[in-house]
Amino acid sequence: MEQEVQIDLEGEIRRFPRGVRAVDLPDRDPEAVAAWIDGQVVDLKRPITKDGALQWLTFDDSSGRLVFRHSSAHLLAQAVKRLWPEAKLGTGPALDDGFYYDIWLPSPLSEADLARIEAEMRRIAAENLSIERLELTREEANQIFSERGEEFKLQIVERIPDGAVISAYRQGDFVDLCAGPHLPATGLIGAVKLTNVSGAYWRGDEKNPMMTRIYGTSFPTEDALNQHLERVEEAKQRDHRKLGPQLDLFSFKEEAPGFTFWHPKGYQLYRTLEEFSRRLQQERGYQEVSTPWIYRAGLWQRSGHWDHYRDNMFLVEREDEVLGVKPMNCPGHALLFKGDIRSYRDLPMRLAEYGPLSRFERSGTLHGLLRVRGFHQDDAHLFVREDQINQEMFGVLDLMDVVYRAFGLPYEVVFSTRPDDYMGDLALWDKAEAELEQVLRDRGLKYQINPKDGAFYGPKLDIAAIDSLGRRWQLATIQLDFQLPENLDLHYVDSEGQLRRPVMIHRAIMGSLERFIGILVEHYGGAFPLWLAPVQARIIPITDQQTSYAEEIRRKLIRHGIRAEVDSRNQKMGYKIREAQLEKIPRMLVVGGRDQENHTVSVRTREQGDLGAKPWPDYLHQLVEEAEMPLA
RNA sequence: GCUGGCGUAGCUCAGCUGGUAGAGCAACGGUUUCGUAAACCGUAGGUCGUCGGUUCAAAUCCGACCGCUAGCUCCA
Repeated sequence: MEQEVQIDLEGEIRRFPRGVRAVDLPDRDPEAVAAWIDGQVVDLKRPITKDGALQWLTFDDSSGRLVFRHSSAHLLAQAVKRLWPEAKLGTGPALDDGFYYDIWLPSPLSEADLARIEAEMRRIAAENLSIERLELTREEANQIFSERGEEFKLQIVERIPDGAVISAYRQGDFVDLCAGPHLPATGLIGAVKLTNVSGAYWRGDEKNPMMTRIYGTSFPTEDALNQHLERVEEAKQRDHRKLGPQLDLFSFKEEAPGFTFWHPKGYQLYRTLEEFSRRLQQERGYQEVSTPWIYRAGLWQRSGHWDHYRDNMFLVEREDEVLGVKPMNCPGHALLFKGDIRSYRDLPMRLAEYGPLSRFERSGTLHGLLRVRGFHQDDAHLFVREDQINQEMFGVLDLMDVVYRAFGLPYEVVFSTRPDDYMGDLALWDKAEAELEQVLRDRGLKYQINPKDGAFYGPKLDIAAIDSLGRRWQLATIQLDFQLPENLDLHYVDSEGQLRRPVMIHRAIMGSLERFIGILVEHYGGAFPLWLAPVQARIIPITDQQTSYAEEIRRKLIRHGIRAEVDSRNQKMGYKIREAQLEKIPRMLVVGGRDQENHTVSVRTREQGDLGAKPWPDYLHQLVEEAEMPLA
């Protein structure tokens, strides 16, 4: 057996004694936190026994960062164990921008405790304890963790299959069961911050004990940590729950948890979106309807909602009868479809509705506009012949593309296929799935497949949009449904005079308008593009000599469909500009004596500032053009 | 729903270990009539989330409830 290994270090092949550790190699990157050796992230202290290429991983590599954060989680656990020896450790993984550890504690933690733990973590980091990997037999592992009273760790050991390596990492007197890899020593963790505490069930199961989950983040230096904290603060400023009330768009009141109060400006925004959707859909042959929002339980029983969705419905009881408030429009649209004899020539029939929907969401899950109990969708149901599925799906995907491009939202498609508990005819499923894939290919869309994640009534496409902060939001959903037409006995007459079953396509593009607005507020940071802005132009007279001229301009703008208002308050121009800017109004039209005389407006835009005086009627027409909806 | 945290004027927040509330901004009134991000003076505004308890005395301590929030769970 050879006594040496060949290691490819940045293209240079060098020989070292077998079992050499990366940490001992010459020219080691001083910032390295781990190494990448032949496709595997390993500890710097792991003996190298095979030839291969080695790359240093630092905090700037995502896999290096995960190692760093994972070791930070151990640091947290060690600190907690020092302060509360009776604490029992659960699991503590690294996250994208930090880490957490689930720990069972005898009593709840307070904010002050977090500071204490943080201080202890800094102390341990300063001690610069060496982190060592141990490989254990099952017996050794059981012994170590039962001695320490780590019952949760014992449960994890139990689940490790025979033959797998059981490893643990030791730093000082602290040992944690862990696959690794880890930093070579605690001293590399230069800055830590514990951010919040919450509860989490052991293994995520409500029946298991509740652990305390402590979240934190860590960086090599204080500077990097501070930068990160600033970014978090910025994201917080963009939070729709903060911006919404600040921009006077909407509010929530404790008298109606989960339902939105739309203020005038927010409702304007809402109506603009609805109108945008309406116009796009009208062009594409959709017909808008309005259907009842409360139905007798019998309908929900026939539609299948009673069995599958009742817990999420608001139910009312009157005259010894139970009625359900609709959580979705499909049964209503199906009833409307069924109300007449339909010919194959009537199909596809595309019914759209923006009416109110309500779903009972558990109190703990409500979250601003993103998770509400009362909402409205840009909803539609297409009743189609089997031979029209392809063409209609194509049309829906086309519409979706127009909508998302209008908001500058790139998107990803996930195709969910037949689940195990599917209903209906297997051959029809196969055919539908094949057609959906064909449509995706026809449109040249890249997509991921989520096997067995479809609805029980049909396969579906879920579309996730990526916002300006890089976050993914599941928005549109397009679902084929073979089941509801069956359950509600829908049919049409084909060219031979035979009764046939239509297929239903459920689809929403923006999804819930409430949720979509919440996302848009954060996507734009409240600075909506001109066509969406609730107030598009604010007219700012410099002195009260110009109020009538300002008023005349406002009337013209309004007549041309521009949402404009005059700030006639007794304040200096600079003050009014500042307020308009803070309210993120896209255009400010300053009118002073000179403007009145020359028949101009002095234009200031939210982004570019002062553009100087523009001849008046000309600017009106320019603005009208700039404010057009992006319909194509 | 479960576990933690939070709840003081419209908003942002102060109010130490109990002695019945304070600032800035906003609002309102007046003065000022002003050219691209905050003029000046004044006034008013709160049963401290709700209910109950401890206490001579509760924004402050305790309990329950409501709401929000971080998560967990759920999600046709």
